[in-house]
Amino acid sequence: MDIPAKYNPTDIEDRWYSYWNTMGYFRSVPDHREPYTIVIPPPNVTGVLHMGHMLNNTIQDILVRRARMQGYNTCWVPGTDHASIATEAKVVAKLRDEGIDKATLTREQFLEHAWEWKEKHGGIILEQLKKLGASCDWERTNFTMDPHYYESVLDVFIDLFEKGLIYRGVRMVNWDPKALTAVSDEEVIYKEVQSKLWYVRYPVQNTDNEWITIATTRPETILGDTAVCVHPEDPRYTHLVGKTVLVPLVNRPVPVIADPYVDREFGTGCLKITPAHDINDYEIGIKHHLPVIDIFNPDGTLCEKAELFIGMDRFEARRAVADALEKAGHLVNVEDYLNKVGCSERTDEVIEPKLSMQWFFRMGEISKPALTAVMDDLVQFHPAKFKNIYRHWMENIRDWCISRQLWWGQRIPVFYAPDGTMVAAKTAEEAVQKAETLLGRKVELSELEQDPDVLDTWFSSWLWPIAVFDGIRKPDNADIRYYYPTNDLITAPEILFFWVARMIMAGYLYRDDIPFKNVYLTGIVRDKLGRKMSKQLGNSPDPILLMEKYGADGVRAGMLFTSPAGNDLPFDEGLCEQGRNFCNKIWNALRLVNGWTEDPSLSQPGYAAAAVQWFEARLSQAMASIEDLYGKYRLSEALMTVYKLIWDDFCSWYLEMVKPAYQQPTDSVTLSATTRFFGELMKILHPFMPFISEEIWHRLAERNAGEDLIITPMPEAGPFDEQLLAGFSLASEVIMAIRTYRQDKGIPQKDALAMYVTGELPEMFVPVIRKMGNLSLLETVAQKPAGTLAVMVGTLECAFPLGDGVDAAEEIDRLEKELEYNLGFLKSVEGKLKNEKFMASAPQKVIDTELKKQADTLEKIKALRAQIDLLR
RNA sequence: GGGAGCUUAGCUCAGCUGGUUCAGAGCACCUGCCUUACAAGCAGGGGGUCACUGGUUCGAAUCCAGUAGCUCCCA
Repeated sequence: MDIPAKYNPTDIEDRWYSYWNTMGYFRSVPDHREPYTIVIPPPNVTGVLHMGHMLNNTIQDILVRRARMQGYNTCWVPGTDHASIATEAKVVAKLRDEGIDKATLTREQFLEHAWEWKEKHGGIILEQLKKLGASCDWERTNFTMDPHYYESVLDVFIDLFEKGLIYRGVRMVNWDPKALTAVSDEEVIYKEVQSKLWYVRYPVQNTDNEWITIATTRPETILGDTAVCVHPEDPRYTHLVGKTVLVPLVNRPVPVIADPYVDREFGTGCLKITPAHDINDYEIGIKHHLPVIDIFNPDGTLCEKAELFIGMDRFEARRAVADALEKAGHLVNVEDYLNKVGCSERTDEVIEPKLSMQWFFRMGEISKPALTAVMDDLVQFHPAKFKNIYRHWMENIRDWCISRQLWWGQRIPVFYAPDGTMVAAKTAEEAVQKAETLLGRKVELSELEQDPDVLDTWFSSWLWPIAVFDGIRKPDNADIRYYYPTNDLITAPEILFFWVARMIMAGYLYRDDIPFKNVYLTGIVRDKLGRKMSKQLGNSPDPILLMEKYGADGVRAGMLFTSPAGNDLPFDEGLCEQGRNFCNKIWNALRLVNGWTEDPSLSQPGYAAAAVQWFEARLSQAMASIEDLYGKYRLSEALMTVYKLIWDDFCSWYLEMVKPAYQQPTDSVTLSATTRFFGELMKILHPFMPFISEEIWHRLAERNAGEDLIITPMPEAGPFDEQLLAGFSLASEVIMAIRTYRQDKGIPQKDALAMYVTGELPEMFVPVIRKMGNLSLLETVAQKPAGTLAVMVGTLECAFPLGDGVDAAEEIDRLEKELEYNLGFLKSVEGKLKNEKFMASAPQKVIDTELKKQADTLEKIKALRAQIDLLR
């Protein structure tokens, strides 16, 4: 045989991918057909493929390939985002390695380095996606810093600014002292840290040695205290409210105030208030008109406002302050305490709540249609459980901090005049014009100063479904009108809010329409210990190596085998192995079928005719179920259905049924039916395992140019004969009973058996039973003949002549156990039938099935008793 | 502290608006097979008081209440 016994995906996969690409099958341009569109969730431009991408993009490719075969004009838009913090951090680190300090560079020089880095390392991930088989329209690749995209983001900013939806304000932000930028709430990861709770006493002014004791996890912020707060209904402290206490070390007099925010159970029930360094303290500060003392520099060292330990890092200062407090007799107690500390997702630095001037995007009104769209299922979430979570977030939405203190990204297009007047404009020249109109005087270019900050990356990617079609700059262009709204978005629940929700908002703002109809939320890929896969832990396999080992098809199947929508995926390499084994199974089925020789003079045997009719029906039945599962986005189950259809129904049953005797030829009807079935199966399989299915497709028959599986119409479910399927089901049970009997009695398959059956077998499958069971005789009889041993298949008795070595006592024992079970079962059925309430209230359908159970069981009991009697 | 969800076989999960001989699938496991498509395989088999406790009902894995444990989100 010229085909190797083991499937080798390596060269096959690369060959087909470049062929499809060359043939332009991934390319989409608007035409008369209905579009099917997916925009990729853009990965970081400098990122590399990880298991999360593998899962996510496999799912997208499955949906796209299926839609393509269904005749839609499919467009999968790939691309990357600029990931401002992550990329800038990498560039800064690289420069540092080269001995260059970012502070010595101008903005322009730095950006040159950044672009250089992007050109060198950017887009690796897109190349890796090709290995996976991703059928993206590469000519449409977008990058959030592309000129057209950059301009779109500025257009949107300027528009929102002029509508008054963007404002500048002092807010408590999550400050990353390492990256020297604010980060959004979503970019903060809370980690449990074993720390301490310090109990510190403050002297009450004008009293005789009276003290008030607070508990804090951050003693260094005492230097910025501007009040001490107690609960208004706390009897321990009511007498102190309104008095003044002295902040230790700096001896600053601050008031004792009362606010119900205080948790009386926590610590001493007294809270020190540092409005500059804690979000809750900040809010209490506003409520009670407290002064704000910011004691930190941007890099997390103490500034002169702290009065003490100036220039010291915040964590060193914590120890220093604690020591000083102890020496001064203010430290009452120290306890161990487990608390949650916010860390920057990008740099892992402990986040410092910090007051700073930032740009905000007002969320209030514009979030409303985005909430309604999801609640009314205009945008459907899969699984739907995320609707609740979404609603909760949207109803409590807060303004979005969109500025970042970085250089890599879209620079905020706001220009300040010397008097503080602000204009938003795409260019300095435009800004001059706008400023002149606003100020009513001549303005020189040199008078204006542009805001140094850039926009949050999400402020560019929230426009993704529109901007990739250039729909912001050119709202009427052919692409956006054709492809928007897109069909499905596949993404992780983690970014439901800061990406998905905001894209819906952008959709309503700039297209007056939803951006996508369905959102499929994948799970998180975890390791066997349930930990999220991450670079830090090093617990993620390299997807490229995995594909080299198991083939892209094998890994795709492996990813999908256990990933129902929204459920986490405990990844196991064994799943990829299962995928690879599946490829091998298909490969060997091809070897079998291709090895058959055709003899046109042969007429079709009965067993083959029955098998062909059965598989025809089975295929339609499975197709209906697969369509249903796709409709519900239950892709994992759809794959399992295909898997069982191919492995069990086609290979284990159908091929075994029609298989000619060794080295015998096959009739033409059976051979052509088999080839056709195999082809149909490859079509159904193609979205899941594109490479092997295309390969087999071309090996099954001579194909004309362009007759490629990737663009072949997907079969549709048709009607099928249920009775025929039921008949086969009974026949297969009989065959399995024969196999079990052989195994029990040690009769090899090659020794023919005689079998007598009481009752009717489905006529058309009798030749199949004869062949598969290797029966020398198959006779229908009214009564089990003497000298035979029977096994029951439903109400049928399948009887075999008694051979040597049959132990009568053992048989009686087995039969009696079966009898006992059936008697018990009969009792429970009859219990129901004797129950008047059951008979009165159960639907007729249910009563009928109970009656049938009763009749069948009675018949079985009778047969079993007869068999026992005969053996005695 | 507020909210959402989960608990079914060793593992990962199906089981829709209670009713088929309903307790299921895949993997893993056990037994027997190198039967010329495939040992990356074939055939057969074992395995679960559906978290716990009550309730509703003729009937509960499914509906209700409580308990325990776990997860996630928000603060």
